[in-house]
Amino acid sequence: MDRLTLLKFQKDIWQIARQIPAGKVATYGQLATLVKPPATVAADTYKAFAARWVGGAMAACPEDVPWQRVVNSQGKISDRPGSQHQRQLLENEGVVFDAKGKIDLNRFGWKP
DNA sequence: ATTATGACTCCCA
DNA sequence: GTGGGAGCCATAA
Repeated sequence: MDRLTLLKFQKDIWQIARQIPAGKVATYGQLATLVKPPATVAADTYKAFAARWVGGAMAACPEDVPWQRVVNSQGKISDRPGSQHQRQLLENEGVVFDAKGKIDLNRFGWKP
């Protein structure tokens, strides 16, 4: 996976992420299935690691990407510095967290 | 060149 | 439903 391919991959991720409406969330794995896997990556490899690459893309995303609407497969916000802010942003958009800090993906999950 | 680490997911206890 | 380990890529040190 060369630098250029990775860059294009990130760009695809961001494009998808920008389509998530306010008040809805998508998972890393979901974004991974929506974008076109790079031809240089084997299918099983992609399946196993795409989510991490999505995470990397989120870490480097531009200002106009709603990164806060991307959560992990359990519907929880990934534990990291700033996650508190992320939760607040989502609550402002109407997303509801349960007592365990989890989002009901059946209600708030984004369906493209 | 080698090592450690990660905004994850799957599978099995 | 929760918790811990494996998976095996890319990046930073």
